[in-house]
Amino acid sequence: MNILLIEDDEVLADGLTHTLSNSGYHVTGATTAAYAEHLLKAQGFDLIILDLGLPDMGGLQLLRRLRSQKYSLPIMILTAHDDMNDRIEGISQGADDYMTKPFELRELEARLHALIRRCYGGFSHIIEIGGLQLDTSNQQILAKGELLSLSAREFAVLEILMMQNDKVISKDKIAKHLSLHGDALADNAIEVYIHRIRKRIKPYGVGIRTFRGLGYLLENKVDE
Amino acid sequence: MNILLIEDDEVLADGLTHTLSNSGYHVTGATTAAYAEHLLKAQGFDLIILDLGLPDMGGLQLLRRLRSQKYSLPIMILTAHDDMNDRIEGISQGADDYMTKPFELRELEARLHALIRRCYGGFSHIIEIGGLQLDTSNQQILAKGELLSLSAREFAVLEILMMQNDKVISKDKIAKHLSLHGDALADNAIEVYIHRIRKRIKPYGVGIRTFRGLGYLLENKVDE
DNA sequence: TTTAAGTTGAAAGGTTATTGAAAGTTTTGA
DNA sequence: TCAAAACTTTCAATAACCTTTCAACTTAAA
Repeated sequence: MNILLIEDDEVLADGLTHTLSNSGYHVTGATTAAYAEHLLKAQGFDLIILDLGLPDMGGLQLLRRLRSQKYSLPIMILTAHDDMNDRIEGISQGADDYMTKPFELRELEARLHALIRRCYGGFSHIIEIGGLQLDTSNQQILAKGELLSLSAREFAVLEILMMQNDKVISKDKIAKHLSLHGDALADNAIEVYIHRIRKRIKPYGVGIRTFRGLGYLLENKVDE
Repeated sequence: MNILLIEDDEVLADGLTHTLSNSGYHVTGATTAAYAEHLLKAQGFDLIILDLGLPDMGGLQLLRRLRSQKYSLPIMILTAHDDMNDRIEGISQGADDYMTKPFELRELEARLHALIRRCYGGFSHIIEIGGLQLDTSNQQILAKGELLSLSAREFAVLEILMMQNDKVISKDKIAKHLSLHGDALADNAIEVYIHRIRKRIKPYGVGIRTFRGLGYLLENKVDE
């Protein structure tokens, strides 16, 4: 799970990054709206935490732009208490949530989990396909109850396939989800990971179907 | 879904292209009216986004020419706020829609979806014929709930037949829909694809009817 | 610090599905 | 009945994908 944290307060950013990393999320920080936008184009994120009180006031503009460019990923907004009044009403709609500063990290994390659940997992924080379970709050994949030990990259690939359930995921999307510095990954590398994951998940009745020229789809191979 | 974007502002064009590509559309850009017209002759588009404020003021002329010729495809018009007054009234009729700059991409996209729906589909983003469902937002075709695995070309042919529902589609149109670089495709190749698709969709109670000398029509074969 | 073990992705070769031309057959309508 | 149009099958070239191997790199252990 890749989180983009757009926050100029270094202390707060550090704390958040530390906390969320501990929960297994991968956090990328941006201190300005401009840089955040740059990152968004280059990489694949699953969630954004956006502080509206950026120095250049680009926060709100960025938010509007994000909303408009059907980046359909969930956005958690942070805002100072006295700025909040009329803004929030218009802002907090759809899948988003917001918190007013100061807040407790604990609560933020709980709300983040809820947000992720709503957007990706339906009811629960566990996304289940066949014998596999993606635990979105602990960032683990369980196979029949046992923890599946995957490398970081393998995990990331399987994760995006599980999160975007029932959708064909292109190699391009996978590459963006993996590459954390915009340096594209050759198609072949993706194929290698698909191959490795296939070997790993085969025993659990889950398979990856190829859509030639389009991408890959995770599917349950045993009838329920 | 092929969209022709006629826009000279590079930044705006980039943003639009990026957004729409993410939604699964295929966007081709043109910065002048003349080039746009050239593209229109060579390729098959399903929708045009036209900025009237082109530098040479060819936008309006192009629009008139499109109207007078029987390009019946929907046109989304972009116009600067102060240019809009008396012009738009005469312009926005039929299947078209327009937006005044500045606008939010999000709203534009929503309107685009609405336009596409109005012109090609019913209410939802799923166009349904017999047992087949074209999911325009995920670019997938479902047959009785199952994802139909078609090759890229087969998908494109079936897509245009489903989108132009209840209309006879000529081979020429299909060829243009496929070839995104003007290199024509022999009639026979189309026939081959029609043949392949017929075999694929037969089990789902959907057929392709031939109109000799005119083209093909997708139809539901089971009475409802 | 050194060693060991695991991870990563480029390279290369093998495999399979897709594509569209070719050519023969069938259908259609004048 | 005849020619044009459409249907169908076959097939070689190609593009996409799979698989294995290996060297560089990272991380963990000794």
